[in-house]
Amino acid sequence: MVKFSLEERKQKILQVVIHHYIRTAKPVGSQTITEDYKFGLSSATIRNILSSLEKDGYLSHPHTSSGRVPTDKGYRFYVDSLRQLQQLTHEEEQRIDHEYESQRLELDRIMQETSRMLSLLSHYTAFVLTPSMVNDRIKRLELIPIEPGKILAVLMTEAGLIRHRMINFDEAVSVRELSELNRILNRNITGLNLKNIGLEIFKKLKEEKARQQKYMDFLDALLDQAFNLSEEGELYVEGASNILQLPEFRDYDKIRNIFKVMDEKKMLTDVLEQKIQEHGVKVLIGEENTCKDLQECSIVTSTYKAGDKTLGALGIIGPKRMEYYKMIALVDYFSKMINKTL
Amino acid sequence: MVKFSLEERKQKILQVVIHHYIRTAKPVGSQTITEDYKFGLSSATIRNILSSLEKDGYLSHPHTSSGRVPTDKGYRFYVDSLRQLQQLTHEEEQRIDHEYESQRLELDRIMQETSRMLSLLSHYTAFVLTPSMVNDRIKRLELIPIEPGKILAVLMTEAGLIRHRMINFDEAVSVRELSELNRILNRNITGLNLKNIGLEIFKKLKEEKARQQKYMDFLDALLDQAFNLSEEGELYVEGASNILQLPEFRDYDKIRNIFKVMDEKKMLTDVLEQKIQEHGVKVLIGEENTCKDLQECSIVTSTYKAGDKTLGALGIIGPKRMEYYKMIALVDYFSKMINKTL
DNA sequence: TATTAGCACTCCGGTAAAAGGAGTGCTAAT
DNA sequence: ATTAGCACTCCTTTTACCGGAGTGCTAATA
Repeated sequence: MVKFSLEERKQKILQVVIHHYIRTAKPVGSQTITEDYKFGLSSATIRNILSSLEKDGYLSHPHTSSGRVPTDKGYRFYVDSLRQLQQLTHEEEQRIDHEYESQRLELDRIMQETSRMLSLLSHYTAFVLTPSMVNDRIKRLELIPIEPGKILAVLMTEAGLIRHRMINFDEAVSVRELSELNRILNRNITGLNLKNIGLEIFKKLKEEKARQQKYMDFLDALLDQAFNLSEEGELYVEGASNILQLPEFRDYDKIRNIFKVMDEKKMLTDVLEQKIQEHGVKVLIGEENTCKDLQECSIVTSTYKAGDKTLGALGIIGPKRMEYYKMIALVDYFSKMINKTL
Repeated sequence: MVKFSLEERKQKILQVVIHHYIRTAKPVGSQTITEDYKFGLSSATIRNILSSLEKDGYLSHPHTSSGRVPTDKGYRFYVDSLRQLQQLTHEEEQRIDHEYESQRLELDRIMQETSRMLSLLSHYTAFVLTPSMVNDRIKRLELIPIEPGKILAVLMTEAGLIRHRMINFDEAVSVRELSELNRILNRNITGLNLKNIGLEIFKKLKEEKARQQKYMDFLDALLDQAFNLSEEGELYVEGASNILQLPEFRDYDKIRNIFKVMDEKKMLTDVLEQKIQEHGVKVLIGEENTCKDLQECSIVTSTYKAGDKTLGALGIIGPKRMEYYKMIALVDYFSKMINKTL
């Protein structure tokens, strides 16, 4: 019993230390705690507790005579203990709602807009990973004649992604022929998965009457030029410069590596795709993420889905001492908004 | 005659100083020049010349006892005198050529790809400003029924820009009606400027028979939802982190401002749009550009056009001590490639 | 037994002084 | 016109020193 209440006090103090550090970015000493927070304990007692917390791995020392700094484990405890009290201000929610209302539902633009808003409200770096077409199904394909030999193919997936590609096809195809082919195609390929679209199309068309050579040639061109999308989903990054303002990133070398990652979106995409199955907001603190260059940072991320299928991810990257409760709420709200719009 | 040959020597030395500074990023002293370059002059003589060049405003002194650093005026001289000897290596040209060959002509993607390549080859920050639709003309509009109440509008301009928007329209419109409307529209609006498209459409349709109320309502929705593009042309920025590597940007405060500009693309767009009329490669050194935060940098930029109309701009941002001759060649080559593809 | 006061000790950060060095500008000689 | 020589400047680096914040330990206290 006695032991337990001690433990509770220890936790309280740990929270206070981290809370303070998050605000000030300066190591927290025992005196600060006795002065700023009313524990009714002397600084000596606090010191004992701090040193005990350090032994347990929640805090650390930059050097012998400086205050305490949270470790990743410390942050982890902090985040887990604060999971419940998430909330945005009404004002913030309204601002987000309004932004989404004024949008037409066109996926790419929504993604872009989301990353912008997220960075604006978080004051950190925001990212949105768009769905990859490869795992999506065709909803509709439209072939639009532009001029002789040039046809615009517009493809829409069930998730709402839209892509267009220009196709060069030297043989003359009349408008009439094209629209017939268009009809035949849509009758057959709607609902097909985009992954092995090539094989599927030809299999389907076997039964169709329209296996004329010309059509087949055109189909070849179409597949070759329009459907060879190796797209793994694009990554929008916004507000990279935000983290430049933070005192912990005054260090040149840290910054350099972080910005490199932001630039080469590949790495970031990888980190996110690892977490894409899990749903709900996920917090990655320091070394919990696999990208070396981002281990000075924390990532708050969530996914969005249409129906039951996860489509993509979004979130923010900030310092380890971020206002987790707020960021979690923010990311959560955005992910829900996207879900609703889809 | 004597005076003239003196001048020439002075110029040679100025070039050498700048050349050296560009490579090393360190102030250049008189001794360095006598050692590294064979002028057959003593360091004292060089000193006299340097001090004269300083009086003329081409060089400056960070402090009394340090070597010389080029001023903006110095760079300007350097750039102007090197205008002629621009060339890329054959290998580089091939690399670019190959990249463009493998592209289908779809404008947005070309732009994105261009900025990526440009940053890769320059090792600086690259940007591409896409054409603004507002000054473009309609080539074709296609209305694609997706599901009841939802229609996808695909718009292509004469320059080759393609945009799509989803339109919500509650009243039922049959596929047949839609395709008729589509035909009527294309007959009337092809070639219209996108600026005042609203007025134009209604003027044109006065003469058409199809002024049924339903069509007019739909047109309203179309104009409201699809054509209210305030787009000023998008800006792709790539390789912002490249300039982090450079020694002159080790300074925290400089970096911060520069990255802010890269993030808020608005400012950058403004700088570019000022120069968009002029054609050919343009070099902006230091304070020659109007954006305060970029006055530690130089910008090499060019435009691209289809036919006789300038569509957009592209270029790179780097340190003032950049390898101008190479960058000019690079930007020039890319701009020509885009011109060719359009 | 838990808490606290007291004190020695550590180490950072800032400031000052000193040493070293690169480069200039001037003068006088060639 | 060019150059050798030299004094001078000012940056940069190193070293030394001091004050302060904070710890950890010990002994006293409730």
